[in-house]
Amino acid sequence: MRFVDGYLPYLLARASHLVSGGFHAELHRRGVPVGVWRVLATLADGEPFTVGELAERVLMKQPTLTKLVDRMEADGLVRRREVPGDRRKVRVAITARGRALLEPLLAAARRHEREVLAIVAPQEAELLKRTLARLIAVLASAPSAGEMEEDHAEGDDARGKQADAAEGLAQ
Amino acid sequence: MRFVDGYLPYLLARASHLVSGGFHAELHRRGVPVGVWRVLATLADGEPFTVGELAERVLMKQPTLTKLVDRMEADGLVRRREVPGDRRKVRVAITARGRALLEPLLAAARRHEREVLAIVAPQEAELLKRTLARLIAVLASAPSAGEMEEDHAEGDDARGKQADAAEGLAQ
DNA sequence: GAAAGATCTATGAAAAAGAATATTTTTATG
DNA sequence: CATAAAAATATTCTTTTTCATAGATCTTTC
Repeated sequence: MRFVDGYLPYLLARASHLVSGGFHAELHRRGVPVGVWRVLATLADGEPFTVGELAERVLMKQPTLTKLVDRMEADGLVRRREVPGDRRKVRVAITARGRALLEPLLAAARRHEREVLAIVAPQEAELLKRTLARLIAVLASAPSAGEMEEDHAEGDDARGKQADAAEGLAQ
Repeated sequence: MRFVDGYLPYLLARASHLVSGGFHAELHRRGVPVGVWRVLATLADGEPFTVGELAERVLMKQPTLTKLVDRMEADGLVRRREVPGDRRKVRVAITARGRALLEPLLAAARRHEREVLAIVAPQEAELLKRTLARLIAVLASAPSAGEMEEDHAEGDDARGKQADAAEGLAQ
């Protein structure tokens, strides 16, 4: 068996890619960019989020989301509102227009999810969701630096050397 | 509970993002772009793949991969070779230099995977992998258009209208 | 076996993402 | 209270990705 075929991060990435792929095709047919869908779905229940919170939830970098929100605001799908206590922050909320666009998408998304879930046994599906939720809960609360659980007692300058082993790499 | 928090595609995407995130940070410290890692890891066992096959496996669009391969070839990490029977195709293979870069990354990746797997019970982890593999197997073999299993007997022009409901959308 | 269609990779222009940083406001420190 | 540090969002510049399509080869059909 090839390395990647048993490697959890790859299995997750590929499953995610394939599972979302079907729905993304649907979005594409409807002319809705994936990022727009993600933002609207995240704001679905009406609770607004700050740019930073929203960026984390939609898995985008903050500058990327800022630009997406600019575009969506121009289209009237969301609006920015000041945050009372803190003038640095901005909350992004869905608008009526956004909700109107979202509604049929949500229905299609639920339909699509049912199709995907039909692939595995109901019991397995439940466990899958629970396990994923568990991973998310633990990793989202962990200090972003890839697990510093057991900080090895050795010197911490080992990185400098390795860094330039791969100097000037593609991409 | 918010819609997305129970929505399988989101759980997969977020888990994937978080799980890979830790290792990507490590890659970043070493100056290795994520795409380079993915290509090298896919070619790890020495078997070469055509551009199309490789693009599917590394979850990139073909033109994106072609350009990445250009850069990696320039860096001497992979090389392109003609395919005997078919002169349209090109096979991409890892080089000694690529292997040298890959080796320590593979070790780090295995380390990282162990850390992540420690979050869930061993039994659960096994089942998680199996379930993901199952989803992948089914979805990868399915006709790419998001499930055409049961093609509804109705007319197929229902899409035209919906398409322009979302005209000129952001992103 | 020629023509038409399908397949595969590459390319070019346009859009989006990313990295680094500026700007503004808030919090902490002396 | 003033100043330094931190935090949140926006902006700028560069790199990468995407979309559409070209160019080349293979396959099918008549």
